[in-house]
Amino acid sequence: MPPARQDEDTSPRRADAERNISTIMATALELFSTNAGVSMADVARSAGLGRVTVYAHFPSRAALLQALVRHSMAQAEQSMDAELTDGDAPADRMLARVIGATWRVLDRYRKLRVHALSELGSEWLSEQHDPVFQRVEKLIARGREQGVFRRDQPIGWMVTVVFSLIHTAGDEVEAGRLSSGEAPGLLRSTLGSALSPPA
Amino acid sequence: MPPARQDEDTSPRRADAERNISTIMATALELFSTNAGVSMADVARSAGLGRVTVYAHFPSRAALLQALVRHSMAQAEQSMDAELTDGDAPADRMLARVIGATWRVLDRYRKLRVHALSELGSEWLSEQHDPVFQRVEKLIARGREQGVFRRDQPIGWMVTVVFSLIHTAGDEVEAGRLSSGEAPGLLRSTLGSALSPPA
DNA sequence: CCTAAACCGTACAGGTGTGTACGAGTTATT
DNA sequence: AATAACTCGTACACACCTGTACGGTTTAGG
Repeated sequence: MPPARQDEDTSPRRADAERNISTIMATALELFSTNAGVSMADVARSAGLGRVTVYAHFPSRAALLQALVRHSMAQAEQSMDAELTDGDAPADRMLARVIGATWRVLDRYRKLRVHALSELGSEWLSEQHDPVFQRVEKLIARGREQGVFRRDQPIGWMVTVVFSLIHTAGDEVEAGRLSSGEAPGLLRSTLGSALSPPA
Repeated sequence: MPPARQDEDTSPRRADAERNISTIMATALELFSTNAGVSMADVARSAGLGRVTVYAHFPSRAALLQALVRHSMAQAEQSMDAELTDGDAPADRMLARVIGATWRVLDRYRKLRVHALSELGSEWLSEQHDPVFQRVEKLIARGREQGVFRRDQPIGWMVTVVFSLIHTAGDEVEAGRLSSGEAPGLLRSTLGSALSPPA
Protein backbone atom coordinates (compact mmCIF):
# COMPACT_ATOMS: atom_id res chain seq x y z
CA MET A 1 0.00 0.00 0.00
CA PRO A 2 2.57 2.59 -1.06
CA PRO A 3 0.21 5.31 -2.36
CA ALA A 4 -1.68 5.61 0.88
CA ARG A 5 -2.11 9.34 0.96
CA GLN A 6 -5.26 10.46 -0.70
CA ASP A 7 -5.51 14.24 -0.71
CA GLU A 8 -3.20 17.19 -0.95
CA ASP A 9 -0.63 17.16 1.83
CA THR A 10 -0.13 20.67 3.07
CA SER A 11 2.34 19.69 5.77
CA PRO A 12 5.43 17.83 4.61
CA ARG A 13 5.54 14.74 6.79
CA ARG A 14 8.56 12.90 7.94
CA ALA A 15 9.41 9.61 6.30
CA ASP A 16 8.54 7.44 9.25
CA ALA A 17 5.21 9.16 9.67
CA GLU A 18 4.51 8.49 6.04
CA ARG A 19 5.39 4.86 6.52
CA ASN A 20 3.20 4.51 9.57
CA ILE A 21 0.24 6.03 7.83
CA SER A 22 0.59 3.43 5.15
CA THR A 23 0.84 0.67 7.74
CA ILE A 24 -2.21 1.93 9.55
CA MET A 25 -4.31 2.06 6.45
CA ALA A 26 -3.19 -1.32 5.24
CA THR A 27 -3.85 -2.94 8.58
CA ALA A 28 -7.15 -1.17 9.11
CA LEU A 29 -8.28 -2.12 5.63
CA GLU A 30 -7.46 -5.71 6.42
CA LEU A 31 -9.32 -5.66 9.73
CA PHE A 32 -12.35 -3.69 8.65
CA SER A 33 -12.72 -5.73 5.48
CA THR A 34 -12.90 -9.09 7.17
CA ASN A 35 -13.79 -8.78 10.84
CA ALA A 36 -16.69 -6.95 12.43
CA GLY A 37 -16.62 -4.89 15.59
CA VAL A 38 -13.16 -3.43 15.12
CA SER A 39 -11.99 -0.74 17.53
CA MET A 40 -9.26 1.83 17.16
CA ALA A 41 -7.27 -0.11 19.75
CA ASP A 42 -7.49 -3.20 17.56
CA VAL A 43 -6.18 -1.28 14.60
CA ALA A 44 -3.30 0.18 16.58
CA ARG A 45 -2.29 -3.12 18.13
CA SER A 46 -2.54 -4.93 14.83
CA ALA A 47 -0.42 -2.28 13.19
CA GLY A 48 2.20 -2.53 15.91
CA LEU A 49 1.71 1.09 16.92
CA GLY A 50 0.41 2.98 19.91
CA ARG A 51 -3.23 3.90 19.91
CA VAL A 52 -2.31 7.55 20.34
CA THR A 53 -0.16 7.48 17.25
CA VAL A 54 -3.12 6.38 15.21
CA TYR A 55 -5.09 9.34 16.49
CA ALA A 56 -2.18 11.58 15.57
CA HIS A 57 -2.80 10.79 11.92
CA PHE A 58 -6.51 10.17 11.86
CA PRO A 59 -8.27 12.56 14.21
CA SER A 60 -11.27 10.31 14.64
CA ARG A 61 -12.56 6.87 13.88
CA ALA A 62 -14.81 8.34 11.23
CA ALA A 63 -11.86 9.99 9.53
CA LEU A 64 -10.06 6.69 9.30
CA LEU A 65 -13.08 4.94 7.89
CA GLN A 66 -13.56 7.68 5.34
CA ALA A 67 -9.98 7.38 4.20
CA LEU A 68 -10.39 3.63 3.82
CA VAL A 69 -13.54 3.94 1.78
CA ARG A 70 -12.01 6.58 -0.45
CA HIS A 71 -8.97 4.43 -0.97
CA SER A 72 -10.95 1.34 -1.94
CA MET A 73 -13.18 3.38 -4.21
CA ALA A 74 -10.19 4.83 -5.98
CA GLN A 75 -8.89 1.33 -6.44
CA ALA A 76 -12.21 0.20 -7.86
CA GLU A 77 -12.30 3.12 -10.30
CA GLN A 78 -8.79 2.43 -11.42
CA SER A 79 -9.51 -1.24 -11.85
CA MET A 80 -12.61 -0.49 -13.87
CA ASP A 81 -10.94 2.04 -16.11
CA ALA A 82 -8.24 -0.46 -16.91
CA GLU A 83 -10.99 -2.65 -18.27
CA LEU A 84 -12.73 0.12 -20.17
CA THR A 85 -9.84 1.11 -22.42
CA ASP A 86 -10.96 -0.01 -25.86
CA GLY A 87 -13.64 2.53 -26.57
CA ASP A 88 -16.58 0.91 -28.26
CA ALA A 89 -16.79 -2.82 -27.97
CA PRO A 90 -20.31 -4.20 -27.54
CA ALA A 91 -21.54 -3.10 -24.14
CA ASP A 92 -22.58 -6.52 -22.92
CA ARG A 93 -19.12 -7.95 -23.55
CA MET A 94 -17.71 -4.90 -21.84
CA LEU A 95 -19.92 -5.35 -18.82
CA ALA A 96 -18.75 -8.92 -18.49
CA ARG A 97 -15.19 -7.71 -18.14
CA VAL A 98 -16.17 -4.95 -15.73
CA ILE A 99 -17.92 -7.50 -13.56
CA GLY A 100 -14.74 -9.49 -13.30
CA ALA A 101 -12.71 -6.44 -12.33
CA THR A 102 -15.22 -5.14 -9.82
CA TRP A 103 -15.55 -8.56 -8.33
CA ARG A 104 -11.87 -8.85 -7.65
CA VAL A 105 -11.80 -5.54 -5.82
CA LEU A 106 -14.94 -6.23 -3.88
CA ASP A 107 -13.83 -9.70 -2.90
CA ARG A 108 -11.45 -7.95 -0.58
CA TYR A 109 -13.15 -5.14 1.35
CA ARG A 110 -16.31 -7.18 1.87
CA LYS A 111 -17.25 -6.09 5.35
CA LEU A 112 -15.89 -2.60 4.99
CA ARG A 113 -19.19 -1.76 3.38
CA VAL A 114 -21.34 -2.49 6.41
CA HIS A 115 -19.01 -0.60 8.70
CA ALA A 116 -19.15 2.45 6.48
CA LEU A 117 -22.87 2.08 6.00
CA SER A 118 -23.72 2.10 9.68
CA GLU A 119 -21.08 4.54 10.89
CA LEU A 120 -20.87 7.06 8.10
CA GLY A 121 -24.39 7.04 6.80
CA SER A 122 -25.84 5.78 3.55
CA GLU A 123 -25.92 9.20 1.92
CA TRP A 124 -22.23 9.77 2.36
CA LEU A 125 -21.48 6.29 1.10
CA SER A 126 -23.67 6.87 -1.93
CA GLU A 127 -21.69 9.99 -2.75
CA GLN A 128 -18.49 8.02 -2.66
CA HIS A 129 -19.98 5.31 -4.79
CA ASP A 130 -21.05 7.83 -7.36
CA PRO A 131 -18.05 7.77 -9.73
CA VAL A 132 -18.00 4.02 -10.12
CA PHE A 133 -21.77 4.06 -10.25
CA GLN A 134 -21.74 6.48 -13.13
CA ARG A 135 -19.29 4.42 -15.12
CA VAL A 136 -21.68 1.50 -15.10
CA GLU A 137 -24.57 3.80 -15.82
CA LYS A 138 -22.90 5.08 -18.96
CA LEU A 139 -22.05 1.57 -19.99
CA ILE A 140 -25.65 0.49 -19.66
CA ALA A 141 -26.87 3.55 -21.52
CA ARG A 142 -24.59 2.69 -24.41
CA GLY A 143 -25.72 -0.90 -24.32
CA ARG A 144 -29.28 0.28 -24.65
CA GLU A 145 -28.52 2.21 -27.78
CA GLN A 146 -26.78 -0.83 -29.15
CA GLY A 147 -29.92 -2.83 -28.44
CA VAL A 148 -28.24 -5.33 -26.13
CA PHE A 149 -29.79 -4.03 -22.89
CA ARG A 150 -33.42 -3.64 -21.93
CA ARG A 151 -35.14 -0.29 -22.12
CA ASP A 152 -38.23 -0.96 -20.03
CA GLN A 153 -36.72 -0.20 -16.63
CA PRO A 154 -35.24 2.92 -15.02
CA ILE A 155 -31.54 2.90 -15.65
CA GLY A 156 -30.83 3.59 -12.00
CA TRP A 157 -32.53 0.37 -11.02
CA MET A 158 -30.49 -1.59 -13.50
CA VAL A 159 -27.25 -0.19 -12.14
CA THR A 160 -28.41 -1.00 -8.64
CA VAL A 161 -29.12 -4.57 -9.65
CA VAL A 162 -25.59 -4.93 -10.95
CA PHE A 163 -23.92 -3.81 -7.76
CA SER A 164 -26.41 -5.52 -5.53
CA LEU A 165 -25.73 -8.90 -7.06
CA ILE A 166 -22.01 -8.39 -6.93
CA HIS A 167 -22.28 -7.62 -3.23
CA THR A 168 -24.52 -10.60 -2.73
CA ALA A 169 -22.04 -12.90 -4.40
CA GLY A 170 -19.45 -11.60 -1.97
CA ASP A 171 -21.66 -12.44 0.95
CA GLU A 172 -22.25 -15.91 -0.41
CA VAL A 173 -18.55 -16.53 -0.74
CA GLU A 174 -18.01 -15.36 2.80
CA ALA A 175 -20.75 -17.66 4.05
CA GLY A 176 -19.07 -20.57 2.33
CA ARG A 177 -22.00 -21.27 0.07
CA LEU A 178 -20.10 -20.25 -3.03
CA SER A 179 -16.49 -20.49 -4.13
CA SER A 180 -14.64 -17.36 -5.08
CA GLY A 181 -13.87 -18.92 -8.44
CA GLU A 182 -17.36 -19.63 -9.66
CA ALA A 183 -18.81 -16.30 -8.57
CA PRO A 184 -17.85 -14.25 -11.64
CA GLY A 185 -19.36 -16.80 -13.98
CA LEU A 186 -22.65 -16.86 -12.13
CA LEU A 187 -22.71 -13.09 -11.98
CA ARG A 188 -22.14 -12.81 -15.70
CA SER A 189 -24.88 -15.22 -16.65
CA THR A 190 -27.40 -13.87 -14.17
CA LEU A 191 -26.76 -10.24 -15.00
CA GLY A 192 -26.66 -11.04 -18.68
CA SER A 193 -30.20 -12.36 -18.49
CA ALA A 194 -31.42 -9.67 -16.13
CA LEU A 195 -30.26 -6.78 -18.28
CA SER A 196 -31.08 -8.16 -21.72
CA PRO A 197 -34.24 -7.00 -23.49
CA PRO A 198 -37.18 -9.18 -22.44
CA ALA A 199 -38.81 -11.56 -24.85
CA MET B 1 -49.74 -7.39 17.33
CA PRO B 2 -52.12 -9.60 19.28
CA PRO B 3 -50.46 -13.00 18.71
CA ALA B 4 -47.16 -11.87 20.15
CA ARG B 5 -46.24 -15.00 22.04
CA GLN B 6 -44.28 -17.39 19.95
CA ASP B 7 -43.57 -20.57 21.87
CA GLU B 8 -45.29 -22.67 24.43
CA ASP B 9 -46.06 -20.69 27.57
CA THR B 10 -45.42 -22.88 30.58
CA SER B 11 -46.24 -20.17 33.09
CA PRO B 12 -49.71 -18.63 32.88
CA ARG B 13 -49.10 -14.91 32.72
CA ARG B 14 -51.32 -12.21 34.01
CA ALA B 15 -53.32 -10.17 31.53
CA ASP B 16 -51.32 -6.96 31.93
CA ALA B 17 -48.07 -8.83 31.51
CA GLU B 18 -49.42 -10.31 28.33
CA ARG B 19 -50.40 -6.91 27.10
CA ASN B 20 -47.03 -5.40 27.90
CA ILE B 21 -45.20 -8.14 26.07
CA SER B 22 -47.22 -7.33 23.01
CA THR B 23 -46.48 -3.64 23.40
CA ILE B 24 -42.80 -4.29 23.81
CA MET B 25 -42.60 -6.43 20.72
CA ALA B 26 -44.63 -4.05 18.62
CA THR B 27 -42.59 -1.07 19.70
CA ALA B 28 -39.27 -2.87 19.37
CA LEU B 29 -40.23 -4.11 15.94
CA GLU B 30 -41.02 -0.58 14.95
CA LEU B 31 -37.73 0.79 16.29
CA PHE B 32 -35.44 -1.96 15.08
CA SER B 33 -37.06 -2.00 11.68
CA THR B 34 -36.51 1.66 10.92
CA ASN B 35 -33.82 3.16 13.15
CA ALA B 36 -30.31 1.93 13.76
CA GLY B 37 -28.44 1.87 17.04
CA VAL B 38 -31.39 1.06 19.24
CA SER B 39 -30.77 0.32 22.91
CA MET B 40 -32.94 -1.50 25.42
CA ALA B 41 -33.54 1.83 27.11
CA ASP B 42 -34.92 3.20 23.86
CA VAL B 43 -37.29 0.29 23.54
CA ALA B 44 -38.52 0.64 27.09
CA ARG B 45 -39.01 4.38 26.87
CA SER B 46 -40.75 4.12 23.53
CA ALA B 47 -43.05 1.46 24.91
CA GLY B 48 -43.86 3.57 27.93
CA LEU B 49 -42.45 0.98 30.32
CA GLY B 50 -39.56 0.74 32.71
CA ARG B 51 -36.36 -0.69 31.40
CA VAL B 52 -36.42 -3.31 34.11
CA THR B 53 -39.83 -4.48 33.04
CA VAL B 54 -38.51 -5.20 29.60
CA TYR B 55 -35.80 -7.35 31.10
CA ALA B 56 -38.44 -9.14 33.11
CA HIS B 57 -39.90 -10.54 29.89
CA PHE B 58 -36.86 -10.75 27.68
CA PRO B 59 -33.83 -11.82 29.69
CA SER B 60 -31.38 -10.26 27.28
CA ARG B 61 -31.16 -8.06 24.28
CA ALA B 62 -30.39 -11.07 22.14
CA ALA B 63 -33.52 -12.80 23.34
CA LEU B 64 -35.63 -9.85 22.30
CA LEU B 65 -34.03 -9.70 18.90
CA GLN B 66 -34.54 -13.40 18.40
CA ALA B 67 -38.21 -13.10 19.26
CA LEU B 68 -38.59 -10.29 16.77
CA VAL B 69 -36.91 -12.19 13.99
CA ARG B 70 -38.97 -15.29 14.68
CA HIS B 71 -42.12 -13.24 14.67
CA SER B 72 -41.39 -11.57 11.36
CA MET B 73 -40.35 -14.87 9.83
CA ALA B 74 -43.59 -16.50 10.90
CA GLN B 75 -45.42 -13.63 9.34
CA ALA B 76 -43.51 -14.04 6.11
CA GLU B 77 -44.20 -17.77 5.98
CA GLN B 78 -47.85 -17.21 6.61
CA SER B 79 -48.03 -14.53 3.97
CA MET B 80 -46.30 -16.77 1.46
CA ASP B 81 -48.45 -19.79 2.16
CA ALA B 82 -51.54 -17.70 1.60
CA GLU B 83 -50.21 -17.08 -1.87
CA LEU B 84 -49.24 -20.70 -2.54
CA THR B 85 -52.67 -22.25 -2.07
CA ASP B 86 -53.64 -23.36 -5.57
CA GLY B 87 -51.33 -26.29 -6.03
CA ASP B 88 -49.90 -26.35 -9.52
CA ALA B 89 -50.17 -23.15 -11.45
CA PRO B 90 -47.16 -22.38 -13.68
CA ALA B 91 -44.25 -21.66 -11.39
CA ASP B 92 -43.28 -18.35 -12.92
CA ARG B 93 -46.77 -16.93 -12.40
CA MET B 94 -46.64 -18.31 -8.89
CA LEU B 95 -43.30 -16.65 -8.19
CA ALA B 96 -44.69 -13.33 -9.31
CA ARG B 97 -47.34 -13.57 -6.64
CA VAL B 98 -44.89 -14.72 -3.99
CA ILE B 99 -42.71 -11.73 -4.78
CA GLY B 100 -45.60 -9.42 -4.07
CA ALA B 101 -46.35 -11.08 -0.76
CA THR B 102 -42.75 -11.23 0.40
CA TRP B 103 -42.26 -7.66 -0.63
CA ARG B 104 -45.07 -6.43 1.53
CA VAL B 105 -43.68 -8.16 4.60
CA LEU B 106 -40.16 -7.08 3.96
CA ASP B 107 -41.14 -3.50 3.31
CA ARG B 108 -41.67 -3.29 6.99
CA TYR B 109 -38.81 -4.86 8.99
CA ARG B 110 -36.18 -3.45 6.66
CA LYS B 111 -33.41 -2.64 9.10
CA LEU B 112 -34.20 -5.48 11.44
CA ARG B 113 -32.13 -7.63 9.17
CA VAL B 114 -28.86 -5.81 9.75
CA HIS B 115 -29.37 -5.74 13.49
CA ALA B 116 -29.96 -9.47 13.57
CA LEU B 117 -27.10 -10.09 11.18
CA SER B 118 -24.51 -8.31 13.26
CA GLU B 119 -25.76 -9.22 16.71
CA LEU B 120 -27.03 -12.75 16.31
CA GLY B 121 -24.68 -14.05 13.64
CA SER B 122 -25.30 -14.97 10.05
CA GLU B 123 -25.58 -18.70 10.76
CA TRP B 124 -28.41 -18.26 13.19
CA LEU B 125 -30.17 -15.92 10.82
CA SER B 126 -29.77 -18.38 8.00
CA GLU B 127 -31.41 -21.06 10.11
CA GLN B 128 -34.36 -18.81 10.70
CA HIS B 129 -34.56 -17.95 7.04
CA ASP B 130 -34.57 -21.58 6.13
CA PRO B 131 -38.32 -22.30 5.99
CA VAL B 132 -39.11 -19.39 3.72
CA PHE B 133 -35.97 -20.12 1.76
CA GLN B 134 -37.07 -23.69 1.12
CA ARG B 135 -40.46 -22.64 -0.11
CA VAL B 136 -38.88 -20.60 -2.86
CA GLU B 137 -36.41 -23.37 -3.55
CA LYS B 138 -39.19 -25.84 -4.16
CA LEU B 139 -41.00 -23.36 -6.33
CA ILE B 140 -37.93 -22.88 -8.49
CA ALA B 141 -37.35 -26.61 -8.70
CA ARG B 142 -40.87 -27.08 -9.98
CA GLY B 143 -40.43 -24.26 -12.42
CA ARG B 144 -37.37 -25.98 -13.79
CA GLU B 145 -39.29 -29.14 -14.51
CA GLN B 146 -41.94 -27.08 -16.20
CA GLY B 147 -39.22 -25.54 -18.34
CA VAL B 148 -39.90 -21.97 -17.28
CA PHE B 149 -36.75 -21.57 -15.18
CA ARG B 150 -33.12 -21.94 -16.12
CA ARG B 151 -31.20 -25.10 -15.33
CA ASP B 152 -27.64 -23.90 -15.82
CA GLN B 153 -27.10 -22.46 -12.34
CA PRO B 154 -27.04 -23.94 -8.84
CA ILE B 155 -30.52 -23.68 -7.42
CA GLY B 156 -29.17 -22.16 -4.21
CA TRP B 157 -27.76 -19.25 -6.13
CA MET B 158 -31.07 -18.65 -7.87
CA VAL B 159 -32.90 -18.52 -4.56
CA THR B 160 -30.28 -16.15 -3.20
CA VAL B 161 -30.77 -13.87 -6.17
CA VAL B 162 -34.48 -13.69 -5.47
CA PHE B 163 -34.13 -12.63 -1.86
CA SER B 164 -31.16 -10.42 -2.52
CA LEU B 165 -33.05 -8.35 -5.05
CA ILE B 166 -36.07 -8.08 -2.80
CA HIS B 167 -33.86 -6.78 -0.03
CA THR B 168 -32.19 -4.41 -2.44
CA ALA B 169 -35.50 -3.01 -3.55
CA GLY B 170 -36.28 -2.35 0.09
CA ASP B 171 -33.06 -0.44 0.51
CA GLU B 172 -33.81 1.60 -2.58
CA VAL B 173 -37.21 2.55 -1.27
CA GLU B 174 -35.70 3.54 2.02
CA ALA B 175 -33.13 5.69 0.27
CA GLY B 176 -35.90 7.43 -1.62
CA ARG B 177 -34.64 6.33 -5.01
CA LEU B 178 -37.65 4.12 -5.62
CA SER B 179 -41.29 4.33 -4.68
CA SER B 180 -42.85 1.54 -2.73
CA GLY B 181 -45.43 1.12 -5.46
CA GLU B 182 -43.19 0.49 -8.41
CA ALA B 183 -40.86 -1.91 -6.59
CA PRO B 184 -42.90 -5.11 -7.08
CA GLY B 185 -43.21 -4.50 -10.80
CA LEU B 186 -39.50 -3.99 -11.23
CA LEU B 187 -38.76 -7.04 -9.14
CA ARG B 188 -41.06 -9.18 -11.21
CA SER B 189 -39.60 -8.14 -14.53
CA THR B 190 -36.00 -8.33 -13.38
CA LEU B 191 -36.38 -11.67 -11.66
CA GLY B 192 -38.41 -13.00 -14.52
CA SER B 193 -35.54 -12.36 -16.89
CA ALA B 194 -32.89 -13.50 -14.45
CA LEU B 195 -34.48 -16.87 -13.78
CA SER B 196 -35.73 -17.73 -17.26
CA PRO B 197 -33.73 -20.16 -19.40
CA PRO B 198 -31.06 -18.26 -21.36
CA ALA B 199 -31.27 -17.84 -25.08
C1' DC C 1 -60.74 -8.30 49.73
C1' DC C 2 -56.55 -10.11 49.82
C1' DT C 3 -52.58 -12.18 47.90
C1' DA C 4 -49.39 -12.80 44.55
C1' DA C 5 -47.97 -11.19 40.30
C1' DA C 6 -46.39 -7.51 37.97
C1' DC C 7 -44.96 -2.99 37.91
C1' DC C 8 -42.01 1.28 39.05
C1' DG C 9 -37.60 4.15 39.83
C1' DT C 10 -33.16 4.22 41.29
C1' DA C 11 -28.89 2.58 41.91
C1' DC C 12 -24.91 -0.27 41.23
C1' DA C 13 -21.37 -3.14 38.89
C1' DG C 14 -18.83 -4.13 34.91
C1' DG C 15 -17.65 -3.61 30.44
C1' DT C 16 -16.25 -1.11 26.05
C1' DG C 17 -15.35 2.44 23.33
C1' DT C 18 -13.72 7.36 21.92
C1' DG C 19 -10.86 11.22 22.31
C1' DT C 20 -7.40 14.05 24.95
C1' DA C 21 -3.43 15.32 28.04
C1' DC C 22 1.11 14.81 29.50
C1' DG C 23 5.94 13.82 29.95
C1' DA C 24 9.60 11.30 28.26
C1' DG C 25 11.98 8.79 24.87
C1' DT C 26 13.37 8.07 19.82
C1' DT C 27 14.41 9.16 15.06
C1' DA C 28 14.60 11.64 10.83
C1' DT C 29 16.45 15.60 8.64
C1' DT C 30 19.23 19.84 8.04
C1' DA D 1 25.22 17.54 16.48
C1' DA D 2 21.11 19.91 17.16
C1' DT D 3 16.37 20.65 16.39
C1' DA D 4 11.98 19.54 15.37
C1' DA D 5 9.07 15.91 14.26
C1' DC D 6 7.44 11.80 15.66
C1' DT D 7 6.31 8.04 18.84
C1' DC D 8 5.52 5.83 23.20
C1' DG D 9 2.88 4.40 27.48
C1' DT D 10 -0.08 5.61 30.82
C1' DA D 11 -3.74 7.82 32.56
C1' DC D 12 -7.96 10.44 32.58
C1' DA D 13 -12.67 12.14 31.38
C1' DC D 14 -16.75 10.98 29.35
C1' DA D 15 -20.29 8.49 27.37
C1' DC D 16 -22.98 4.57 26.52
C1' DC D 17 -24.82 0.00 27.06
C1' DT D 18 -25.97 -4.38 29.45
C1' DG D 19 -27.63 -6.87 33.25
C1' DT D 20 -28.87 -7.21 38.18
C1' DA D 21 -30.42 -5.94 42.91
C1' DC D 22 -33.51 -3.72 46.00
C1' DG D 23 -37.53 -1.83 48.15
C1' DG D 24 -41.85 0.20 47.43
C1' DT D 25 -46.29 0.54 44.82
C1' DT D 26 -49.96 -0.73 41.80
C1' DT D 27 -53.15 -4.08 39.91
C1' DA D 28 -55.19 -8.36 38.33
C1' DG D 29 -57.89 -12.26 39.70
C1' DG D 30 -59.59 -15.99 42.71
